[in-house]
Amino acid sequence: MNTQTLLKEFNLRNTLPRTCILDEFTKSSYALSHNDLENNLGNKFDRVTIYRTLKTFLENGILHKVLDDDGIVKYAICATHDCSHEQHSHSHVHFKCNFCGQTNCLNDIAIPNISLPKGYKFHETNVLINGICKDCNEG
Amino acid sequence: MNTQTLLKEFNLRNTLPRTCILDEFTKSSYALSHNDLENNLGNKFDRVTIYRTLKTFLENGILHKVLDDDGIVKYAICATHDCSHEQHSHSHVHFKCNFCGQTNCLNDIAIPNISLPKGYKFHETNVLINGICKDCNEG
DNA sequence: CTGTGTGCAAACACTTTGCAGGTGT
DNA sequence: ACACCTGCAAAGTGTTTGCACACAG
Repeated sequence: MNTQTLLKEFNLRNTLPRTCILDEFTKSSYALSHNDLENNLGNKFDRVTIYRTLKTFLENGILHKVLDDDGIVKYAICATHDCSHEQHSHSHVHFKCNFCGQTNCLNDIAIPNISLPKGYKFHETNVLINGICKDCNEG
Repeated sequence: MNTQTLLKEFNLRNTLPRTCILDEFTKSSYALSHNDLENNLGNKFDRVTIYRTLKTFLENGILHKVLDDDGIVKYAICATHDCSHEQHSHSHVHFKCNFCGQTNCLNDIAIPNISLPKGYKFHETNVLINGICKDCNEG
């Protein structure tokens, strides 16, 4: 999916910061924080613009937040394309490497069904697995 | 377990802020953020003291961090008592209510085994389930 | 041309650090 | 008595808001 068409699809204006930021996400195999983006993009854009772009993408369901175990908010592209502002569906597994710190989405792995106690209403499940990733393990 | 003895067990001094903060956690059925503590305790203690106390408790394995999907760091008591600085073992399920915002630990629910792709090394799993909790569902 | 997006400045919120004095053991 | 803990001040970091100008459609 082209970034240009993606933006158009969501009725968002095609601007340089937006396409560059989207490109970062499509290029990256792991979830990116605001800080990652700032580093990757040099000083090309204002820090505030990045915040606002992330927010816009979140609201439109282009990105989703990725859980992190030490409070750093990270984002990743919604791979399944049925996300919108109202309805996100990205119940999938995230793996965080304790060595390199990278978090990536293991889209192929299904989340097992967990039965909740009586009275609880299920909406979605997020799983964060910690460990050592493939690259760090081999290296 | 008494808070006094708990502190002694970890070679921590028995001070007012510590006992009060520990009490908050034993009283509460859900995970508490720094902000929650500040509110619950009035202005009894300095904000910095709360930060430092939380840090101390974390390092000693009295508390553990609870994942949250919007970046607010929350803490809960380590129910299983085999946590220490080096080795935490609290792979359990957290449930966050989208209505009241409270997150609690579902200690009874076991985490299903998820098999990782080849090359990945497992350490621990954190599960955060979103939905509507019992109280909000009935209310 | 219109309304949205960007950049800059500043405010705001959250967390950590340094230091002097107080307190538990 | 001593080491540790607390409170205050201040610095550091992360995020949001207001406003004027620029630019996409």
